Amino acid sequence: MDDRLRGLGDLEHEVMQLVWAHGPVTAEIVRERLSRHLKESTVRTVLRRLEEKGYARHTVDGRTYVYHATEARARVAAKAVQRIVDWFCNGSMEEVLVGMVDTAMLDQQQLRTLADQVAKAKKARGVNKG
Amino acid sequence: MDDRLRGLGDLEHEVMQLVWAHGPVTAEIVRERLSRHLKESTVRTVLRRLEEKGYARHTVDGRTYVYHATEARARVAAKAVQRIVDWFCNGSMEEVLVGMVDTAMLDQQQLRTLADQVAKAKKARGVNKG
DNA sequence: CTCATGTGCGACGCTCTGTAGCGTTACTAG
DNA sequence: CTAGTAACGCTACAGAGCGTCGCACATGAG
Repeated sequence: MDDRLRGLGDLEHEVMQLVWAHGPVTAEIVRERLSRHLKESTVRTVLRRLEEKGYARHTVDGRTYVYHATEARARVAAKAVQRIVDWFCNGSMEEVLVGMVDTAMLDQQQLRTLADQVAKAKKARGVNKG
Repeated sequence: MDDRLRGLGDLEHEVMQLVWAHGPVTAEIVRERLSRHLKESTVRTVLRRLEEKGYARHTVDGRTYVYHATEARARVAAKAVQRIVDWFCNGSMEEVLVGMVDTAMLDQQQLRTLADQVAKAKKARGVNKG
């Protein structure tokens, strides 16, 4: 079992992580921070594709493109999860959760704790949300 | 935004759903139930690839191959979710849940209810589990 | 032996992804 | 206005994955 979640290739994924982590970035910035040493045109191509896919967007600063994430990482992840749930379990989040418990990647207690944390996070967001 | 969870292509996915839904199946059975009309060799190829990927396994009945799912659908889904969590949020399931709440695909109350259902499901499984 | 049925293998085309080269455009220095 | 430099997009090419088959091989029935 070695399937990955595509939709984003490895490189694209790495770049997105940078965008998410370092806020707005330029192709240069991304290039510097990347693990592999790539030509700028390569980085730009990836950034452009990311934009085509809707993961990022760019604004222009002088003659330089600045890329921003379209959606928060957590949101994208959430949507990905939703897609999985739809795909495999006909939308039954419950069934998936059960699967997680069953696979021991989550236990009942944890789930409850999560509920609390989420509640807290939600509250925090509610206070100073944009 | 139109990325899909690959790892399984559309056809492969559809076939797996059949395997999960109708229990052990033969290439013929699958072919009949599929939405598109495909040649048997096509179906067999898919089944074989599914086996290579570890999603299914086969036993022989006479001269016919009978395919079974290797893991329960929920388990596979759970693993897929886990992978997403790792990929996007460095393993923080919490962050993802927050994302779901934030995307309104899940609310706090629901989460709590889920916790209960899971607890119940867990119990039920615990009683007559194999 | 021949027919029908079930199987695996190899193949072709298309799309996606990683990776770049190259031509174009715009701002900067004479 | 001209030359140089720094960004940019476009086009390409190879390798992998997936949908789809055709075809040759094996085996039980008559």
